[in-house]
Parts: sequence; structure tokens; C-alpha cells
Amino acid sequence: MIRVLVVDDEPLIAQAHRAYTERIAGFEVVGVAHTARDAMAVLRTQEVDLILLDLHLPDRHGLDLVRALRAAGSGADVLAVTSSRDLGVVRQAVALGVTHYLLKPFTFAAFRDRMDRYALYRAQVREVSEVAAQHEIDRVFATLRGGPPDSLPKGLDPATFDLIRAALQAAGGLSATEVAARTGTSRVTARRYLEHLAEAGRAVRSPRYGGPGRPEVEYRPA
Amino acid sequence: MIRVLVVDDEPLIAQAHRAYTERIAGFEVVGVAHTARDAMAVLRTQEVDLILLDLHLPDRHGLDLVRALRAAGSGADVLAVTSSRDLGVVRQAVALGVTHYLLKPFTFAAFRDRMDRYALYRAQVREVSEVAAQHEIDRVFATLRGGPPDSLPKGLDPATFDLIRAALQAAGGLSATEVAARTGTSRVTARRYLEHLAEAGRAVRSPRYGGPGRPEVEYRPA
DNA sequence: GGGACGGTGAACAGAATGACCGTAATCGTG
DNA sequence: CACGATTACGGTCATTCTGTTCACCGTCCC
Repeated sequence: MIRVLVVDDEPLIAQAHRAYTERIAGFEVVGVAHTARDAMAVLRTQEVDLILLDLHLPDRHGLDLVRALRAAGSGADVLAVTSSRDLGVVRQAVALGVTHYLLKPFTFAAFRDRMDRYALYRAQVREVSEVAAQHEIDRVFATLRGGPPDSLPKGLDPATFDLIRAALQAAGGLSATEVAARTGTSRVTARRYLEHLAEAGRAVRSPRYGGPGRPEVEYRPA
Repeated sequence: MIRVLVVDDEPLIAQAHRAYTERIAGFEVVGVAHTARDAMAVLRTQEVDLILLDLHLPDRHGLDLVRALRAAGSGADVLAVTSSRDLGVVRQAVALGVTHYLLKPFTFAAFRDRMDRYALYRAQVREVSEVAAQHEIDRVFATLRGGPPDSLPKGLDPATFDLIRAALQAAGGLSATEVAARTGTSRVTARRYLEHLAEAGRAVRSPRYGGPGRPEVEYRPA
């Protein structure tokens, strides 16, 4: 369970964020604060993993709160949630290590995306305590900040997705052309979905050498 | 010009980092420090945009230095450079807002990649002072943390590249023909990638005499 | 009923590979 | 020491698949 502290000056908004958070598996809200002072108080008594922080607070700027947190040695991560479109603020937020920055108003999908990313990130850094290579570090950073996650991006149909995935699962290892032949879709479409699977880590790509001409890419279920 | 402070306890390494930095257009080194105390002193007298920070320092852990910096309100960004493979350290570094994390030893290409990314990030946040939409924020984050850019020349496939490199690493010293046999590629292809590795300084070539006929070229990982 | 959007496939430029072949470098022999 | 036999090198080119663009069609919303 990832323990979340929701901080927003408007009680209604804070409640909404709490509800949003609780709709996502793996997260629990351990506190709600409406001021920086309240937030600090909660942090003194509660273990908190992630702070959902509105930067606009009545007593203090949110970034100041983060600074104070860091000075105090707190390792809590911060997801900034604000309507401020000032890039200077974004830049400072980055420097202070916010995991992400959500502009209000946001959709639940966008919110869940950031939260899912964060959960995945935590799983990665918790799973092993040592890394062997630079690219593993890169993967951790990319998880937190990279492209869109598991929710199907635009242009991908759930039904087609299932079809392609099933075909791959059944055969074990197929090229885009072979998947196309088995599912009845075009190669282009098959490739689109296979590529998504690979991107999401649910399939691995490896080249197939031997014949003349450019090598084929084989996708195998992970 | 992006003003860089180089921090590393070993003078030789610090000089190397300084040289690396100065090879990249748009960056200038405004200071070199060997201890956390030195670094703080420089930061008090100099405007610094980016700190190239070795986490292993004689007087204090690098992350403590970052914490102190943040507490003091410094907005300098940090690129962590360390040989520590401890993921806990990585995690803390992320929370403190390091722009990236480079494992020693690293190639100049990897270093330049991170620096270029950072320069691009700065250009983005400086160009405009306001943002209109979430996706612009996302772009800024992705610039800083996105996946590694394929610095491979055209005609070379990343997957094949990894395959060849892995084969070489595992065996220690192989000819193009032997690599071909182990990877399933043709000799021509294997040689293409081995040549690239040699060119990039990641493998060394030495002839193998003894048998009849023209000597073979043996590639060994550098 | 019209417009916008989302998903698909056909066509195309070019990217990555293997086959072929002349050339280069060594060893063995007279 | 010279010369032929042998073996690998290194460049060129045909081949096949990739990845992208664009037009089409259905559907949903206004």
C-alpha cells in the first residue's frame, strides 16, 4: 500500500482528490490537509510515501513546503497538482524532485496514469537493491517520466488488442506478418499492437536472422 | 552558456569531467571542487546552473550536499555521477530532484546525451514562461528523462548491436566468423557491428596468426 | 444530416541483412 | 628468397522486411 497525503486548500477539491486516489488499487489516503502547517503536522505523525500537493496554499507556497521537507530529511515523494501555468514554478518543482506535475483541471485518466507510473516506479526500486548497468537506471527514470502507460493509447481498439495478444500467446513467437496472417488484420495493424505490447513490457522483440534481406522482428510473449 | 560546477574527490577524475564538459557546446565550467565544503564555498560566490556531482565525497555524502542546497534555496540542478549501484541512493536522488544519474565509468557519448538533454530542457523552460496544456509539461519531463537516444549510425540496429556486444562480452575474444556463428547473423553483419565497436573504442582489434592463409582479426571487449 | 473522430489497410521510401567476388596477407615449399 | 596455395578481409549490390504516411470507412456526437 502506498500511503498518500492529500494537500489542497479547498476542502471540496481535497475530497475529490481523496476519492480519485482511493479508486486506484494500491493507494490509501492517510491524511488530508488544507494548509502547509497542517501538512507538516500530519507528516510528523504519519508515515507518508506520496504527497498530492496543491502548490497554492493559504499560508505558504507549496514549493516552500517541499523545500522544508527535504531539509528535514523526509523522503516522501511529491506529485504537484496545481493550476499554475508558470514555467518557472515547473522548473523549480523539477529541481526539487517532484515526481510529476499535473495541471488542474485534469481527467481521472491523466491522474491515474501518473499514479500508476509512480506505483510501477516504486515496485522497480523496491524489487532489487542493486543495479548492474546504466540502462536499468534509465528504465527507472523513464518509468516515472516516459510515455503513456498500460491504458490503451488512442488508435488502439481493446477488441483488436485482445485478438493480437491471444494469437501471440497461442503461438509463442511470431513476426508481425505471421500475426497478421493468423488474425486476419493487416501487417500494419498487427505491428501497431505488437509494438504496444513490447513497449509495455508484455512482449519482447528479437531479430530473426538467416534468410536473405532485412531481418524479421519476432515478438514473443513476456 | 550553462555554468557548470564539477565536484569529484579525485582530482584526476574532476579534470576529466571538466574536459568532457568543455567539449560540449553551450557549457562552461565555472568551478571545480573536491569536497562538499569546497562546493558550498564556490556556490556562495558563483552563479551555477548545473552541478556535476560525484556522490562519494570525503567530508559528506553528495546527497546531503543536495539537501543542504535545497534548504538554502539554491535552484541549481544536479547531475549525479557515481559508481554507487545502490538503488536506494538512486531513489533518494530522484526524490531530491537530480536531473539524471550516470554510473561510472561512462562513455563520453552517454555523458553528452545527458548534457544535451539538460540543455534542451533548459531551452524549453526558458523559451516561454507559461504553458497552455498538460502535454507541454509532459514534453518537458520527457526531454529530461526520456529513453536513451540511439547514437548508433544508420544501418545499425540497436537490437543487433546488443546481441553482438553481449556475445563478445561473454566470450572475451572472438573473430567475426565466430561471432557470426554464435549470434546467428552472417559474418558480414557481425563484422559491421564489431567494426563499430572498435571504432567507438569499446573493443580492440588484434590479428591472430598461426594458421595458413590470411590472419584473422580478433575483437576483444575494451 | 453533417462534421469530427477513431480505427484500419494499401502503398511507398528506405533500412538492415546476406551473397558474391576481387583483393590482401600469411604460410609452406622449392 | 621467390612463388603458389590458402584463407580471410572488405566493398558492392540484390533482397526482404520495416515503419510511416495517407486515404478510406464506420461511428458517435452535435
